Amino acid sequence: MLTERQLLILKVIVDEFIDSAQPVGSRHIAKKDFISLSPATIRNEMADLEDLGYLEKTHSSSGRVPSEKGYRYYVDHLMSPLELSNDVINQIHHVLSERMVELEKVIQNSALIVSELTKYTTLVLGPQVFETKLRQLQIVPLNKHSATAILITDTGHVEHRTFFIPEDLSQSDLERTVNILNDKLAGVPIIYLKQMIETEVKHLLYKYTNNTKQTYELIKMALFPEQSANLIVSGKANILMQPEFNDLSKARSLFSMMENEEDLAPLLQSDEEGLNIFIGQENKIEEMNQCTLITSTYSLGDSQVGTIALLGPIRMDYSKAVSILNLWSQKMSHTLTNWFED
Amino acid sequence: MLTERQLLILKVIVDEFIDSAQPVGSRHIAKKDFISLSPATIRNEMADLEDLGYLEKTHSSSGRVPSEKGYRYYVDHLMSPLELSNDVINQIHHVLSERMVELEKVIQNSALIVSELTKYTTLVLGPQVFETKLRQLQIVPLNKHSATAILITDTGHVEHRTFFIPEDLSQSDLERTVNILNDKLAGVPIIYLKQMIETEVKHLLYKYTNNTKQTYELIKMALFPEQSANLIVSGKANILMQPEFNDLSKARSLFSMMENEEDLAPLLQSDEEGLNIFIGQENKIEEMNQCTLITSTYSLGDSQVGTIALLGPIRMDYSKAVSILNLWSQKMSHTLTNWFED
DNA sequence: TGTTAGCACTCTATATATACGAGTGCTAAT
DNA sequence: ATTAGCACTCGTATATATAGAGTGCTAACA
Repeated sequence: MLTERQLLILKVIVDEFIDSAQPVGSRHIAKKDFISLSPATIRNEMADLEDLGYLEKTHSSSGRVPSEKGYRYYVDHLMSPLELSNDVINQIHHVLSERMVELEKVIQNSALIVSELTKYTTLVLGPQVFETKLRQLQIVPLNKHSATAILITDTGHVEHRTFFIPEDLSQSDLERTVNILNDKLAGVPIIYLKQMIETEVKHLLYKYTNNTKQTYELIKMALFPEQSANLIVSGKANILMQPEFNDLSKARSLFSMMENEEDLAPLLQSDEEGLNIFIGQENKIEEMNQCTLITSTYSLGDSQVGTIALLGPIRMDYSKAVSILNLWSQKMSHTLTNWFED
Repeated sequence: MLTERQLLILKVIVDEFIDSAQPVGSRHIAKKDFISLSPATIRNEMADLEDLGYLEKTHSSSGRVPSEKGYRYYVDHLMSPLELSNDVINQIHHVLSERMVELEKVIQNSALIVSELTKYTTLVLGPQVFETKLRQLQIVPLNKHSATAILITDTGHVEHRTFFIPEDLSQSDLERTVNILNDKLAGVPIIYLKQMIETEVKHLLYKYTNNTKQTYELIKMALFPEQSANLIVSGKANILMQPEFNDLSKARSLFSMMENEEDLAPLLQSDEEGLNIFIGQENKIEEMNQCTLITSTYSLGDSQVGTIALLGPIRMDYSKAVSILNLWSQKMSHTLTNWFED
């Protein structure tokens, strides 16, 4: 168990290193006016903290640097919450309270603002509102061979997909099918669609259309496109500003990874509610072992509908990052509630 | 005027430098077996080429490097077209001939393939098919205050936009308006929509609806969203692989620039038909003065509908880049023609 | 007259030695 | 338990020597 004094020293070292990116020496700590210890004493404590695995040296006679274990302890127990400036609060408030018609825009603007405020890369996933209901389904024929299926939800979200019309599916069958679907499915929450089709629609199709099997397959394809996870990424270039990526090879592998946004989405899809911090090796993806990822969920009512995340160096300004994410998530949840209550 | 021998030497130097990224020395050139000159002679010629502005030295006793003027001359007169390997040809052919339903996917896959083949950043704009016709217009009410307008073209392209319903616009007026619009505008090429509304629709609105002015404004807003220029970018990380961007500050400014894709689109929207090369300072944007941009237009029938471009270092493999862009543009134009002829 | 061998010169890159300073660990004194 | 003192380590910066790649110029050559 760590003594009070060790905790204090650990905290100071992590704070200092986050700020300066330079190994922290005993003298430097001793100079702080809230520290009344000699450098020698501090050195002894630092040696102990190193033995315990919380600190590391870059070389045998260098100052100390937090280890990943040190950061972990810091974020779990030591970190002091940052009082956000009014300016920051206002900016976040503003981007979320703007009366915008489209939710997507709000998300996009949010990602932009948060990445500018933090100087880290911002990722926002969602919102996937499970209460969302199907408003209307349309199938618009384009020519003999193809048609576009359009699915509109009551949140104004539109998904569309073009498909080939099977040779032997008649125009009238198609129309009848759309009618049946709209009749039975309008107002049904998106998540129940699949189920409803099975219980309510299937037998009607059998009754009123030919080629039922084909039609049925078609519906499934048109209504359930591989959910392109709705991910927005902003501020990728910020990563290049961090001194830890002066080593180009690290930057390269990170950037290559970030090119496939599909690979990024799963990282934010953890079921964990609230705020989560993944430090260095705690990240599952190898290319991210030099980074910290902080995720924070936001919700509508009781159900979590999306995630915002920051990707930065392990030497991240945790206080600031956490405060900003918390604030945004909270306000965003609030905004969503307003949005959907009328 | 340059002599044959000078042209040969210039070409060799550019070719070599593109390949090795190292200043080219006279001895190196003399070793080529199709060169039967002594290093001394070559040195004399190189001195002349330098005086004429085609070559540069990195320091007083270094080998030669092409100047931007040298590259310009090279691409205009010297560059030998590259015979593409069957593998490359097949890959491009494949991505364009895959029977895909959605054009957007074709573009996306193309950008990916081209960036992998060239190792440069690929940008694709379009296609903006002016022949595209309005297929159907939908307005789906979401709740009391808002509705989503959906515009479907005969190419399966879908645009949608959510808007607030003015307080005093009645449900029935809205429906009537949509009916009028569909009646008069279905099948009309997108570019004539505005005009048609003025000549054919406006008077009908006055006749059959109240609040005509409001409705009219609404239509304009819903039907003519600020065309988000349809730009796909792929392979940004490739830029980091180029040795010229080992200097991080250059990479940073370039990446910052590329974050705003809106700023990038205008670069590809030149009216110039065919292939265009912008070397270093020839680029209007300052952050791109260390780069070369090659653009190539593609078309449907006689009208140019989009552009593909490569962004790489000035020391770009011009032969390869040009060959690949030409091939893609040509095949893409062909694909589009097939696409739209039925 | 065009070409080339030869040579002095320039500049870079690399290795080596040296000094400096920041920081540590240990010991002994407080 | 704390701290002053000191020897030691290591990284950084500076100066210096050396090798090598390449040039420009001059004089000789075909």
